[in-house]
Amino acid sequence: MSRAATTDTPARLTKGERTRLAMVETAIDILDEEGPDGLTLQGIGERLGLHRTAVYRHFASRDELLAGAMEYLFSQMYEQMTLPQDPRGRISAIALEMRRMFHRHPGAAAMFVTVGEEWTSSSALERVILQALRDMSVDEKDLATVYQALESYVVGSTLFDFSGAPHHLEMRRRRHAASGDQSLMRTASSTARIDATNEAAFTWGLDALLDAL
Amino acid sequence: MSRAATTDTPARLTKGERTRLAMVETAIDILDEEGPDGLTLQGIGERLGLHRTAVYRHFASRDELLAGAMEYLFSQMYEQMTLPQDPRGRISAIALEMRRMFHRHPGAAAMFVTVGEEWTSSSALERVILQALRDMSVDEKDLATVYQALESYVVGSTLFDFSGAPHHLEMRRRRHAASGDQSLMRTASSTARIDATNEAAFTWGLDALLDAL
DNA sequence: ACCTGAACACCGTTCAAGT
DNA sequence: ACCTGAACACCGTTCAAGT
Repeated sequence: MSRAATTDTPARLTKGERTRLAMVETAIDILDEEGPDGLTLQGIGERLGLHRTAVYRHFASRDELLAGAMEYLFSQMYEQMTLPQDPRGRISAIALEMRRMFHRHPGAAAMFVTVGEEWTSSSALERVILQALRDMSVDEKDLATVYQALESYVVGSTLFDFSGAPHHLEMRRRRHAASGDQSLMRTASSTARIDATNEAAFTWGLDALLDAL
Repeated sequence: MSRAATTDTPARLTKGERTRLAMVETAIDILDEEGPDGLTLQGIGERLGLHRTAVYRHFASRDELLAGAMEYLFSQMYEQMTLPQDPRGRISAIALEMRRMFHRHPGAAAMFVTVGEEWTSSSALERVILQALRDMSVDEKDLATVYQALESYVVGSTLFDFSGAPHHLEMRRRRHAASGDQSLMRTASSTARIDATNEAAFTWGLDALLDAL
Protein backbone atom coordinates (compact mmCIF):
# COMPACT_ATOMS: atom_id res chain seq x y z
CA MET A 1 0.00 0.00 0.00
CA SER A 2 2.95 2.27 0.57
CA ARG A 3 3.82 4.05 -2.64
CA ALA A 4 7.42 4.33 -1.56
CA ALA A 5 7.71 0.56 -1.54
CA THR A 6 6.34 0.11 -5.05
CA THR A 7 8.24 2.91 -6.78
CA ASP A 8 11.08 1.45 -8.77
CA THR A 9 14.30 3.00 -7.60
CA PRO A 10 17.08 2.87 -10.21
CA ALA A 11 19.81 0.53 -9.04
CA ARG A 12 22.57 2.90 -10.11
CA LEU A 13 21.98 5.22 -7.18
CA THR A 14 24.43 5.25 -4.31
CA LYS A 15 23.25 4.22 -0.86
CA GLY A 16 23.08 7.85 0.20
CA GLU A 17 21.01 8.82 -2.83
CA ARG A 18 18.67 5.88 -2.25
CA THR A 19 18.15 6.86 1.38
CA ARG A 20 17.54 10.46 0.38
CA LEU A 21 14.94 9.40 -2.18
CA ALA A 22 13.28 7.06 0.32
CA MET A 23 13.01 9.91 2.80
CA VAL A 24 11.30 12.13 0.23
CA GLU A 25 8.84 9.40 -0.76
CA THR A 26 8.16 8.48 2.86
CA ALA A 27 7.48 12.14 3.65
CA ILE A 28 4.89 12.25 0.84
CA ASP A 29 3.33 8.99 2.06
CA ILE A 30 2.94 10.35 5.59
CA LEU A 31 1.58 13.64 4.27
CA ASP A 32 -1.12 11.81 2.31
CA GLU A 33 -2.04 9.43 5.11
CA GLU A 34 -1.88 11.69 8.15
CA GLY A 35 -1.63 15.25 6.88
CA PRO A 36 1.02 17.88 7.62
CA ASP A 37 0.71 17.56 11.40
CA GLY A 38 1.63 13.88 11.21
CA LEU A 39 4.87 14.57 9.39
CA THR A 40 7.75 14.44 11.87
CA LEU A 41 11.37 13.44 11.45
CA GLN A 42 10.69 10.83 14.10
CA GLY A 43 7.96 9.29 11.94
CA ILE A 44 10.10 9.25 8.80
CA GLY A 45 12.91 7.60 10.72
CA GLU A 46 10.62 4.93 12.13
CA ARG A 47 9.27 3.92 8.72
CA LEU A 48 12.79 3.58 7.38
CA GLY A 49 14.25 1.91 10.46
CA LEU A 50 16.55 4.87 11.07
CA HIS A 51 17.14 7.30 13.89
CA ARG A 52 15.34 10.62 13.54
CA THR A 53 18.61 12.52 13.27
CA ALA A 54 19.63 10.49 10.21
CA VAL A 55 17.65 12.96 8.09
CA TYR A 56 20.35 15.55 8.65
CA ARG A 57 22.84 13.43 6.72
CA HIS A 58 20.77 14.15 3.59
CA PHE A 59 18.98 17.44 4.24
CA ALA A 60 20.07 20.61 5.99
CA SER A 61 16.69 20.95 7.73
CA ARG A 62 13.10 19.78 7.82
CA ASP A 63 12.21 22.59 5.39
CA GLU A 64 14.83 21.37 2.92
CA LEU A 65 13.24 17.92 3.04
CA LEU A 66 9.84 19.46 2.29
CA ALA A 67 11.35 21.42 -0.59
CA GLY A 68 12.83 18.18 -1.88
CA ALA A 69 9.42 16.51 -1.76
CA MET A 70 7.85 19.41 -3.65
CA GLU A 71 10.55 19.32 -6.30
CA TYR A 72 10.09 15.54 -6.56
CA LEU A 73 6.35 15.84 -7.24
CA PHE A 74 6.74 18.69 -9.71
CA SER A 75 9.54 17.12 -11.71
CA GLN A 76 7.60 13.84 -11.87
CA MET A 77 4.56 15.76 -13.13
CA TYR A 78 6.67 17.74 -15.58
CA GLU A 79 8.23 14.62 -17.12
CA GLN A 80 4.93 12.82 -17.64
CA MET A 81 3.17 15.83 -19.14
CA THR A 82 2.42 16.10 -22.86
CA LEU A 83 1.49 19.62 -23.94
CA PRO A 84 -1.03 20.34 -26.71
CA GLN A 85 -0.27 22.68 -29.60
CA ASP A 86 -2.65 25.57 -29.02
CA PRO A 87 -1.59 28.04 -26.33
CA ARG A 88 -4.86 27.99 -24.42
CA GLY A 89 -4.80 24.20 -24.33
CA ARG A 90 -1.25 24.30 -23.03
CA ILE A 91 -2.16 26.55 -20.08
CA SER A 92 -5.24 24.48 -19.37
CA ALA A 93 -3.26 21.23 -19.47
CA ILE A 94 -0.65 22.50 -17.04
CA ALA A 95 -3.32 23.75 -14.64
CA LEU A 96 -5.25 20.47 -14.75
CA GLU A 97 -2.13 18.34 -14.40
CA MET A 98 -1.09 20.29 -11.35
CA ARG A 99 -4.57 19.96 -9.92
CA ARG A 100 -4.44 16.20 -10.59
CA MET A 101 -1.08 15.90 -8.87
CA PHE A 102 -2.35 17.58 -5.71
CA HIS A 103 -5.57 15.56 -5.94
CA ARG A 104 -3.42 12.46 -5.70
CA HIS A 105 -1.32 14.00 -2.93
CA PRO A 106 -3.65 16.36 -1.07
CA GLY A 107 -1.41 16.40 1.98
CA ALA A 108 1.33 17.96 -0.14
CA ALA A 109 -0.86 20.96 -0.99
CA ALA A 110 -0.36 22.50 2.43
CA MET A 111 3.37 22.17 1.89
CA PHE A 112 3.37 24.38 -1.17
CA VAL A 113 3.06 27.59 0.82
CA THR A 114 5.71 26.50 3.28
CA VAL A 115 8.30 25.98 0.57
CA GLY A 116 9.38 29.43 -0.50
CA GLU A 117 12.11 28.45 -2.91
CA GLU A 118 11.91 28.37 -6.67
CA TRP A 119 12.51 24.95 -8.22
CA THR A 120 13.67 24.18 -11.72
CA SER A 121 10.48 22.30 -12.64
CA SER A 122 8.08 25.02 -11.55
CA SER A 123 10.00 27.81 -13.27
CA ALA A 124 10.07 25.72 -16.46
CA LEU A 125 6.26 25.57 -16.35
CA GLU A 126 6.19 29.31 -15.64
CA ARG A 127 8.06 29.98 -18.88
CA VAL A 128 5.67 27.77 -20.88
CA ILE A 129 2.66 29.65 -19.54
CA LEU A 130 4.18 33.08 -20.21
CA GLN A 131 4.98 32.03 -23.78
CA ALA A 132 1.43 30.73 -24.25
CA LEU A 133 -0.01 34.04 -23.01
CA ARG A 134 2.14 35.89 -25.53
CA ASP A 135 0.99 33.47 -28.23
CA MET A 136 -2.55 34.43 -27.31
CA SER A 137 -1.40 38.03 -27.91
CA VAL A 138 -1.95 39.24 -24.38
CA ASP A 139 -0.68 42.80 -24.21
CA GLU A 140 2.76 43.03 -22.62
CA LYS A 141 1.55 45.61 -20.11
CA ASP A 142 -1.14 43.18 -18.87
CA LEU A 143 1.06 40.11 -18.87
CA ALA A 144 2.30 40.17 -15.26
CA THR A 145 -1.22 40.82 -13.97
CA VAL A 146 -2.80 38.06 -16.04
CA TYR A 147 -0.06 35.61 -15.19
CA GLN A 148 -0.43 36.37 -11.49
CA ALA A 149 -4.21 35.95 -11.67
CA LEU A 150 -3.83 32.54 -13.27
CA GLU A 151 -1.13 31.39 -10.85
CA SER A 152 -3.01 32.60 -7.79
CA TYR A 153 -6.21 30.97 -8.99
CA VAL A 154 -4.73 27.61 -9.93
CA VAL A 155 -2.43 27.22 -6.97
CA GLY A 156 -4.58 29.09 -4.47
CA SER A 157 -7.90 27.39 -5.02
CA THR A 158 -6.21 23.98 -5.17
CA LEU A 159 -4.42 24.79 -1.97
CA PHE A 160 -7.64 25.87 -0.33
CA ASP A 161 -9.65 22.88 -1.53
CA PHE A 162 -7.09 20.36 -0.29
CA SER A 163 -6.10 22.08 2.92
CA GLY A 164 -7.16 20.10 5.93
CA ALA A 165 -6.12 16.87 4.18
CA PRO A 166 -6.71 14.04 4.69
CA HIS A 167 -10.06 15.12 6.12
CA HIS A 168 -10.69 18.00 3.70
CA LEU A 169 -13.67 16.42 1.92
CA GLU A 170 -15.43 15.40 5.11
CA MET A 171 -14.83 18.85 6.59
CA ARG A 172 -16.38 20.63 3.65
CA ARG A 173 -19.22 18.13 3.50
CA ARG A 174 -20.14 18.85 7.10
CA ARG A 175 -19.95 22.58 6.53
CA HIS A 176 -22.30 22.39 3.54
CA ALA A 177 -24.59 19.99 5.39
CA ALA A 178 -24.93 22.56 8.17
CA SER A 179 -25.40 25.53 5.83
CA GLY A 180 -29.18 25.33 5.69
CA ASP A 181 -29.04 25.95 1.94
CA GLN A 182 -30.94 23.53 -0.32
CA SER A 183 -28.39 23.23 -3.11
CA LEU A 184 -25.39 23.10 -0.81
CA MET A 185 -27.04 20.41 1.32
CA ARG A 186 -27.75 18.30 -1.73
CA THR A 187 -24.06 18.17 -2.66
CA ALA A 188 -23.31 17.30 0.98
CA SER A 189 -24.88 13.86 0.63
CA SER A 190 -21.43 12.25 0.25
CA THR A 191 -17.77 13.17 0.11
CA ALA A 192 -17.73 11.83 -3.46
CA ARG A 193 -20.22 14.53 -4.48
CA ILE A 194 -18.23 17.16 -2.64
CA ASP A 195 -15.15 16.04 -4.52
CA ALA A 196 -16.98 16.12 -7.86
CA THR A 197 -18.31 19.61 -7.13
CA ASN A 198 -14.84 20.85 -6.20
CA GLU A 199 -13.36 19.58 -9.46
CA ALA A 200 -16.22 20.92 -11.56
CA ALA A 201 -15.84 24.28 -9.83
CA PHE A 202 -12.12 24.35 -10.58
CA THR A 203 -12.54 23.69 -14.30
CA TRP A 204 -15.44 26.13 -14.53
CA GLY A 205 -13.35 28.87 -12.95
CA LEU A 206 -10.34 28.04 -15.09
CA ASP A 207 -12.39 28.26 -18.28
CA ALA A 208 -13.90 31.55 -17.13
CA LEU A 209 -10.45 33.05 -16.62
CA LEU A 210 -9.13 31.77 -19.95
CA ASP A 211 -12.28 32.99 -21.73
CA ALA A 212 -11.59 36.47 -20.39
CA LEU A 213 -8.27 36.68 -22.23
CA MET B 1 2.04 50.82 17.31
CA SER B 2 0.32 47.78 18.74
CA ARG B 3 -3.22 47.65 17.50
CA ALA B 4 -4.30 45.82 20.63
CA ALA B 5 -3.36 48.83 22.71
CA THR B 6 -5.33 51.33 20.64
CA THR B 7 -8.51 49.32 20.18
CA ASP B 8 -11.19 50.64 22.49
CA THR B 9 -12.40 47.86 24.74
CA PRO B 10 -15.89 48.44 26.14
CA ALA B 11 -15.67 49.00 29.89
CA ARG B 12 -18.65 46.78 30.62
CA LEU B 13 -16.67 43.60 29.97
CA THR B 14 -15.63 41.42 32.88
CA LYS B 15 -11.96 40.93 33.63
CA GLY B 16 -12.09 37.48 32.06
CA GLU B 17 -13.73 38.78 28.89
CA ARG B 18 -11.18 41.59 28.64
CA THR B 19 -8.29 39.16 29.00
CA ARG B 20 -9.83 36.86 26.42
CA LEU B 21 -10.22 39.75 23.98
CA ALA B 22 -6.67 40.94 24.65
CA MET B 23 -5.38 37.46 23.88
CA VAL B 24 -7.19 37.39 20.54
CA GLU B 25 -5.91 40.84 19.58
CA THR B 26 -2.38 40.02 20.70
CA ALA B 27 -2.46 36.84 18.63
CA ILE B 28 -3.40 38.87 15.55
CA ASP B 29 -0.66 41.41 16.31
CA ILE B 30 1.96 38.69 16.54
CA LEU B 31 0.66 37.03 13.39
CA ASP B 32 1.01 40.29 11.44
CA GLU B 33 4.44 41.14 12.83
CA GLU B 34 6.14 37.76 12.89
CA GLY B 35 3.95 35.37 10.90
CA PRO B 36 2.40 32.06 11.98
CA ASP B 37 5.71 30.59 13.19
CA GLY B 38 6.15 33.42 15.67
CA LEU B 39 2.78 32.80 17.31
CA THR B 40 3.32 30.85 20.53
CA LEU B 41 1.39 30.81 23.77
CA GLN B 42 4.64 31.85 25.41
CA GLY B 43 4.76 34.98 23.23
CA ILE B 44 1.16 35.91 23.90
CA GLY B 45 1.71 35.51 27.63
CA GLU B 46 4.81 37.69 27.56
CA ARG B 47 3.08 40.59 25.81
CA LEU B 48 0.26 40.48 28.36
CA GLY B 49 2.46 39.91 31.41
CA LEU B 50 0.91 36.51 31.99
CA HIS B 51 2.16 32.96 32.23
CA ARG B 52 1.84 30.93 29.05
CA THR B 53 -0.64 28.53 30.65
CA ALA B 54 -3.04 31.40 31.42
CA VAL B 55 -4.43 31.01 27.89
CA TYR B 56 -6.15 27.80 28.98
CA ARG B 57 -8.38 29.77 31.37
CA HIS B 58 -10.02 31.30 28.29
CA PHE B 59 -9.53 28.81 25.46
CA ALA B 60 -9.63 25.03 25.37
CA SER B 61 -6.58 24.89 23.09
CA ARG B 62 -4.30 26.87 20.80
CA ASP B 63 -6.60 26.02 17.89
CA GLU B 64 -9.59 27.47 19.74
CA LEU B 65 -7.66 30.69 20.21
CA LEU B 66 -6.95 30.81 16.47
CA ALA B 67 -10.61 30.17 15.73
CA GLY B 68 -11.46 33.03 18.08
CA ALA B 69 -9.09 35.34 16.22
CA MET B 70 -10.64 34.36 12.88
CA GLU B 71 -14.15 34.93 14.18
CA TYR B 72 -12.99 38.29 15.59
CA LEU B 73 -11.70 39.47 12.21
CA PHE B 74 -14.72 38.23 10.27
CA SER B 75 -17.31 39.68 12.63
CA GLN B 76 -15.45 43.01 12.63
CA MET B 77 -15.47 42.96 8.83
CA TYR B 78 -19.12 41.91 8.71
CA GLU B 79 -20.24 44.77 10.97
CA GLN B 80 -18.42 47.47 9.02
CA MET B 81 -19.59 46.25 5.62
CA THR B 82 -22.26 48.08 3.64
CA LEU B 83 -23.67 46.01 0.78
CA PRO B 84 -24.81 47.53 -2.53
CA GLN B 85 -28.22 46.79 -4.02
CA ASP B 86 -27.37 44.85 -7.14
CA PRO B 87 -26.48 41.20 -6.61
CA ARG B 88 -23.23 41.25 -8.54
CA GLY B 89 -22.09 44.29 -6.61
CA ARG B 90 -22.92 42.52 -3.37
CA ILE B 91 -20.74 39.51 -4.21
CA SER B 92 -17.95 41.75 -5.43
CA ALA B 93 -18.10 43.89 -2.28
CA ILE B 94 -17.88 40.88 0.01
CA ALA B 95 -14.94 39.46 -1.92
CA LEU B 96 -13.07 42.77 -1.92
CA GLU B 97 -13.77 43.44 1.76
CA MET B 98 -12.43 40.04 2.67
CA ARG B 99 -9.38 40.64 0.54
CA ARG B 100 -8.90 44.01 2.26
CA MET B 101 -9.15 42.40 5.67
CA PHE B 102 -6.45 39.87 4.90
CA HIS B 103 -4.38 42.58 3.23
CA ARG B 104 -4.40 44.38 6.58
CA HIS B 105 -3.71 41.11 8.44
CA PRO B 106 -1.69 38.97 6.03
CA GLY B 107 -0.44 36.77 8.85
CA ALA B 108 -4.01 35.72 9.57
CA ALA B 109 -4.44 34.33 6.05
CA ALA B 110 -2.39 31.24 6.84
CA MET B 111 -4.67 30.68 9.83
CA PHE B 112 -7.77 30.36 7.71
CA VAL B 113 -6.95 26.84 6.54
CA THR B 114 -6.03 25.74 10.04
CA VAL B 115 -9.38 26.74 11.46
CA GLY B 116 -11.83 24.12 10.27
CA GLU B 117 -14.89 25.32 12.14
CA GLU B 118 -17.78 27.27 10.76
CA TRP B 119 -18.35 30.67 12.38
CA THR B 120 -21.53 32.68 12.49
CA SER B 121 -20.06 35.60 10.55
CA SER B 122 -18.75 33.55 7.65
CA SER B 123 -21.94 31.54 7.23
CA ALA B 124 -23.92 34.79 7.23
CA LEU B 125 -21.82 35.98 4.30
CA GLU B 126 -22.31 32.60 2.63
CA ARG B 127 -26.08 33.10 2.69
CA VAL B 128 -25.77 36.59 1.21
CA ILE B 129 -23.71 35.27 -1.68
CA LEU B 130 -26.03 32.35 -2.38
CA GLN B 131 -29.01 34.73 -2.42
CA ALA B 132 -27.16 37.06 -4.78
CA LEU B 133 -26.40 34.18 -7.15
CA ARG B 134 -30.08 33.26 -7.19
CA ASP B 135 -30.95 36.91 -7.83
CA MET B 136 -28.64 36.70 -10.83
CA SER B 137 -30.79 33.73 -11.87
CA VAL B 138 -28.02 31.16 -11.70
CA ASP B 139 -29.58 27.78 -12.39
CA GLU B 140 -30.17 25.80 -9.20
CA LYS B 141 -28.26 22.80 -10.59
CA ASP B 142 -25.16 24.97 -11.13
CA LEU B 143 -25.40 26.83 -7.85
CA ALA B 144 -23.17 24.66 -5.68
CA THR B 145 -20.50 24.52 -8.38
CA VAL B 146 -20.53 28.24 -9.00
CA TYR B 147 -20.55 29.04 -5.30
CA GLN B 148 -17.61 26.71 -4.73
CA ALA B 149 -15.69 28.24 -7.61
CA LEU B 150 -16.15 31.73 -6.16
CA GLU B 151 -15.28 30.70 -2.62
CA SER B 152 -12.20 28.75 -3.68
CA TYR B 153 -11.01 31.61 -5.87
CA VAL B 154 -11.56 34.40 -3.35
CA VAL B 155 -10.25 32.59 -0.30
CA GLY B 156 -7.69 30.46 -2.10
CA SER B 157 -5.92 33.11 -4.12
CA THR B 158 -5.91 35.48 -1.15
CA LEU B 159 -4.49 32.72 0.99
CA PHE B 160 -1.83 31.98 -1.59
CA ASP B 161 -0.88 35.62 -2.14
CA PHE B 162 -0.46 36.31 1.58
CA SER B 163 1.08 33.05 2.61
CA GLY B 164 4.62 33.52 3.76
CA ALA B 165 3.64 36.73 5.58
CA PRO B 166 5.19 38.96 6.69
CA HIS B 167 7.76 38.38 3.93
CA HIS B 168 5.30 37.37 1.20
CA LEU B 169 5.88 40.40 -1.02
CA GLU B 170 9.66 40.20 -0.86
CA MET B 171 9.54 36.46 -1.56
CA ARG B 172 7.45 36.91 -4.68
CA ARG B 173 9.53 39.86 -5.78
CA ARG B 174 12.70 37.78 -5.64
CA ARG B 175 11.05 34.93 -7.53
CA HIS B 176 9.93 37.25 -10.33
CA ALA B 177 13.29 38.99 -10.37
CA ALA B 178 14.96 35.62 -10.96
CA SER B 179 12.45 34.45 -13.58
CA GLY B 180 14.34 35.82 -16.55
CA ASP B 181 11.07 37.11 -18.04
CA GLN B 182 10.95 40.75 -19.11
CA SER B 183 7.48 41.61 -17.89
CA LEU B 184 7.81 39.72 -14.62
CA MET B 185 11.17 41.34 -13.90
CA ARG B 186 9.71 44.79 -14.49
CA THR B 187 7.10 44.27 -11.77
CA ALA B 188 9.87 42.97 -9.51
CA SER B 189 11.41 46.43 -9.20
CA SER B 190 9.80 46.92 -5.80
CA THR B 191 7.51 45.17 -3.35
CA ALA B 192 5.03 47.99 -3.87
CA ARG B 193 4.71 47.01 -7.55
CA ILE B 194 4.37 43.36 -6.60
CA ASP B 195 1.59 44.32 -4.22
CA ALA B 196 -0.15 46.42 -6.86
CA THR B 197 0.09 43.59 -9.40
CA ASN B 198 -1.33 41.10 -6.90
CA GLU B 199 -4.35 43.29 -6.18
CA ALA B 200 -4.95 44.08 -9.86
CA ALA B 201 -4.74 40.37 -10.62
CA PHE B 202 -7.27 39.57 -7.92
CA THR B 203 -9.86 42.06 -9.18
CA TRP B 204 -9.25 41.04 -12.79
CA GLY B 205 -9.89 37.39 -11.93
CA LEU B 206 -12.90 38.22 -9.82
CA ASP B 207 -14.47 40.21 -12.64
CA ALA B 208 -13.73 37.40 -15.09
CA LEU B 209 -15.55 34.91 -12.88
CA LEU B 210 -18.53 37.20 -12.32
CA ASP B 211 -18.69 38.00 -16.05
CA ALA B 212 -18.99 34.29 -16.76
CA LEU B 213 -22.25 34.05 -14.83
C1' DA C 1 30.28 7.81 4.18
C1' DC C 2 26.46 6.91 6.96
C1' DC C 3 24.22 6.54 11.20
C1' DT C 4 23.47 6.56 16.51
C1' DG C 5 22.85 8.60 21.16
C1' DA C 6 22.85 12.10 24.21
C1' DA C 7 21.83 16.68 24.86
C1' DC C 8 19.53 21.31 24.17
C1' DA C 9 15.95 24.74 23.51
C1' DC C 10 11.37 25.10 22.63
C1' DC C 11 6.72 23.62 21.81
C1' DG C 12 1.43 22.63 23.59
C1' DT C 13 -0.97 20.79 27.37
C1' DT C 14 -2.35 19.07 32.18
C1' DC C 15 -3.05 19.73 36.85
C1' DA C 16 -2.36 20.76 41.52
C1' DA C 17 -1.63 24.77 44.03
C1' DG C 18 -1.98 29.55 45.08
C1' DT C 19 -4.83 34.19 45.75
C1' DA D 1 -12.60 33.42 39.17
C1' DC D 2 -8.15 33.90 37.54
C1' DC D 3 -3.49 32.81 37.37
C1' DT D 4 1.15 30.39 38.56
C1' DG D 5 4.61 26.63 38.66
C1' DA D 6 6.03 22.24 37.97
C1' DA D 7 5.74 18.46 35.11
C1' DC D 8 5.04 15.71 30.76
C1' DA D 9 5.34 14.29 25.96
C1' DC D 10 6.94 15.78 21.86
C1' DC D 11 9.14 18.73 18.58
C1' DG D 12 13.59 20.23 15.44
C1' DT D 13 18.42 20.59 15.71
C1' DT D 14 23.51 20.04 17.06
C1' DC D 15 27.44 17.39 17.77
C1' DA D 16 30.52 14.06 19.43
C1' DA D 17 30.95 9.29 18.91
C1' DG D 18 30.57 4.95 16.62
C1' DT D 19 31.22 1.63 12.30
